[in-house]
Amino acid sequence: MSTETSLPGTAANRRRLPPEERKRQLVAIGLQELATRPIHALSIDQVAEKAGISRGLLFRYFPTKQDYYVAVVGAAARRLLRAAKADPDDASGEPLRVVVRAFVSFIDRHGANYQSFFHGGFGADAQIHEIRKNLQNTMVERTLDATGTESSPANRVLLRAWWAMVESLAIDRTVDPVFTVDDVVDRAIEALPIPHRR
Amino acid sequence: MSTETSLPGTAANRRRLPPEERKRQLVAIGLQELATRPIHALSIDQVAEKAGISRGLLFRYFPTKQDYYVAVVGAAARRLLRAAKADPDDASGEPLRVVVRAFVSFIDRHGANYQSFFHGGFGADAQIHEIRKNLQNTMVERTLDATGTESSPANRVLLRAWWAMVESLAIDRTVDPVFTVDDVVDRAIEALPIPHRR
DNA sequence: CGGACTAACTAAGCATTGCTCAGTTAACCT
DNA sequence: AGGTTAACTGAGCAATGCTTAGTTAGTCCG
Repeated sequence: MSTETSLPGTAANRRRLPPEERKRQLVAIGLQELATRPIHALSIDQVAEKAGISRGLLFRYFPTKQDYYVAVVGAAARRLLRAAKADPDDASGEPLRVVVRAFVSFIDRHGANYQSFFHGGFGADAQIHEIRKNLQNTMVERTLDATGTESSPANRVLLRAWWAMVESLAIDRTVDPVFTVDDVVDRAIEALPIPHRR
Repeated sequence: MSTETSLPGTAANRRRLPPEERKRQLVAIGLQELATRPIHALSIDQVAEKAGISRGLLFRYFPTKQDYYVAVVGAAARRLLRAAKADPDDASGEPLRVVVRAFVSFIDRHGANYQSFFHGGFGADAQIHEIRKNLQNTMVERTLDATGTESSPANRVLLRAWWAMVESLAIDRTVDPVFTVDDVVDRAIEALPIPHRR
């Protein structure tokens, strides 16, 4: 593990990293730490210590704790979007099912962490809101593509609501799995509120 | 307004309130302030100043900022639950429609504030989570009652998801009203994922 | 090789904020 | 009037977000 706890380099074991790598290291630490606790319970000092650097340096890369948090949540969102997409090599002829299945099973794997990032702290904040909105819109886009539906404002609103439903089903499953993943996928597709081809 | 800004009672204009009244005053201030900004942007000092008391006193009633926040969100939840219920005098024979309509129009009236409280900060926190869970479960309960549906675990999961959908539709409406409130109510009822009597 | 330049990095320190506690004083009871 | 209770203050502590003057690792050029 490259994220062991260590004191800031006391003139001896100091390591100098290229900015991009350091940034990635810090975001990785955030991804790990924020999975199990809200942002207000994670201090800059703790992150710096985990990274083995001083507080000051962290502020060089992320001028504000908020900026750091946004970077971490953004990374989490990118992970989700990378996982929850239709496999381009898939030839099942059911692209919608593939997307939904990928989404539900991502939440299934990442369970509680998912909520930490996307229903966690700083929620009323503009930048975090932006990330969530982008996430929703991308999923709506994919659904429109997968079903060959016209991209009207009404359809988009309906699909955002539908994804909220799918998300709820998936999250509930991680707490008390009354349905299987396949059940959830089936019911979700049945409940699609817009006309779609088979 | 009883919540004007004033200095702590400097031995002269100090007012002594019974605990319940003071608590209510402080929660009322929170309800007002947290409607427009997240919790981390509201300091205890600011609340104390608005109330015209010292910091110390606030901690007498709410031993922790978190406790204060929980009290405020709890009050907001109670408001919502009081508003989003079927009128007992209603004789329309459509109790479900009445509940949904009340819920949607509550969000419509309180727009952005709704999100501040129920998708706002401290989200990963156990106590806040508890409030949200209670809110959801109560709405599910009311739906079961209104539709005369059996209270199975499966039905409860489905209804929680359905409410998430309704919530999404209602919130989207406050941003860009592509549907009318009645549209939302109609579509919501159509999309009910469980068998129900008319 | 070595001197100079860049920028990654540290550490001391400031202001704010959550929280504590010893003491003050308003209000009520007899 | 005196005494008791508890609402209330204010000084102060520790932690935390953030700033900045200065240090040092790494590289480039002669």
